[in-house]
Amino acid sequence: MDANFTPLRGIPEPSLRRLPSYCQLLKRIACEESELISCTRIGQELNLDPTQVRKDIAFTGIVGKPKIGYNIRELHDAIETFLGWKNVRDTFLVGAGNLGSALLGYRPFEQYGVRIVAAFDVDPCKIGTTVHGKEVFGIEKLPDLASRLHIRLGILTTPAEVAQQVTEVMVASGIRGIWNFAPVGLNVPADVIVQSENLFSSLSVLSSRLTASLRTTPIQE
Amino acid sequence: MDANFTPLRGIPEPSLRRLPSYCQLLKRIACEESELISCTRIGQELNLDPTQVRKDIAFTGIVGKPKIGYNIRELHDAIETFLGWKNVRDTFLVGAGNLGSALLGYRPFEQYGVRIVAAFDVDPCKIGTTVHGKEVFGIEKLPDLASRLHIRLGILTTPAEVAQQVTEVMVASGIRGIWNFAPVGLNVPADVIVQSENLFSSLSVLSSRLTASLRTTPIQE
DNA sequence: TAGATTGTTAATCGATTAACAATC
DNA sequence: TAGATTGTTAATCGATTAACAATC
Repeated sequence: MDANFTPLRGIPEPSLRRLPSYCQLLKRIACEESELISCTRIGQELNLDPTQVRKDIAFTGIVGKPKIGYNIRELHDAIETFLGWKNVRDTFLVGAGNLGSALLGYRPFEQYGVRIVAAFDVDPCKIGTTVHGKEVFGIEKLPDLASRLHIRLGILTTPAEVAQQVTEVMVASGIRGIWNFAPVGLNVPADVIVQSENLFSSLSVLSSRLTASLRTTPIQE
Repeated sequence: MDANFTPLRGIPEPSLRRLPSYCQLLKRIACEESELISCTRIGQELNLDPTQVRKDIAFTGIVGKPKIGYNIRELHDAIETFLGWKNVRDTFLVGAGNLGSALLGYRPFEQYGVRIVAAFDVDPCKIGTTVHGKEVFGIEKLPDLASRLHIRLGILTTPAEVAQQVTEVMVASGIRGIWNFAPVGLNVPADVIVQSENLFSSLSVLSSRLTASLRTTPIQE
């Protein structure tokens, strides 16, 4: 152990990405007879190595009891706290098209720490309307509203062509995290976090595997 | 090299997931002066190691010229062919709610090898209507239509509670690949491929990083 | 007690990155 | 020619998996 390096490396991304699925499982089985759960069981349910589950869980700071396991409610609580789902963050959405409208109406977000408080667009037909209870403003209103409401998180659902331009407005308005659904890379300053949702990456994985699978095990009807 | 193992391991998933972004970049710069591009340039644009880009590209089978690079159009073509985007696959979507409707109207899919030909739901208010030009059928029509149209790929956008049940109908109807947008794991036979879109995994990564970033570099307005 | 489970350390595995000869 | 780039082999890095002592 070299004392020069801060051990504050934090949780690895793969572990972070698995945590939400543990929450979903715990919620599903909360009504069962037992109040306890083991990594073995979680691993079986989610098709993961139990040691991996144990390590992931350790990052949340919770400790279990040997031979016993973890208290389901405590574990659920610890993961939610770790993921920051207890504090809801007010969020803007830019681009009230098909996908944007869908996300505006996506209920589960509120349980996962994200409350979309307003939407923005350039289309005069959309400005002034209400989508799933959220008002749509002209994009020129974004800087002022973002600053007054102290918005730090933005969801980007515009077409690819204008994504960079819109990003610059968001960043200039104090937004520090962008959930990007446009299929392009975004250039941002070092202190702005971008998480791009690559629908086509996932689709590529699925298509390739499906093609391979259909080749080895053809149609059986 | 041990001859016992088939070298047909295929492309690693991380490489596969990067390929679509190369296509997007190539499309964007197709209009530029040069007809050539190097891995160095691609790496700069997408913030990737040039060697990594070179290895990814090699999986598509295309070969470049030392000192010259790759022909942009040829490279673009090779990646699209490799990803199977040239052959469009007829696809069913189940769950015509917010998210489902958005995907039904999402134009880019057709360029990426997926054509949604019909939607299914259980809500009598939706059945018989048309969403973005696609007819919505009752779920009970799925088996017969899937078999007649030889559907192999399905998109699942139902609420989590009914996802498993709907999956079983899809699998029984001959569907072999499922793009799952419901926030639950699905149990399927070994010859069925599931690709789950974990919106909340991505959101967790973004939230965590944003929280950390706001802690180190607070508001500067 | 015996067996299952936790927490932790060591071994393995695979992806990323570095090094370098070949080449246009 | 010199320098940039490809293709490939070796080194590094980090995540996953295995091993095992501690414990309820």
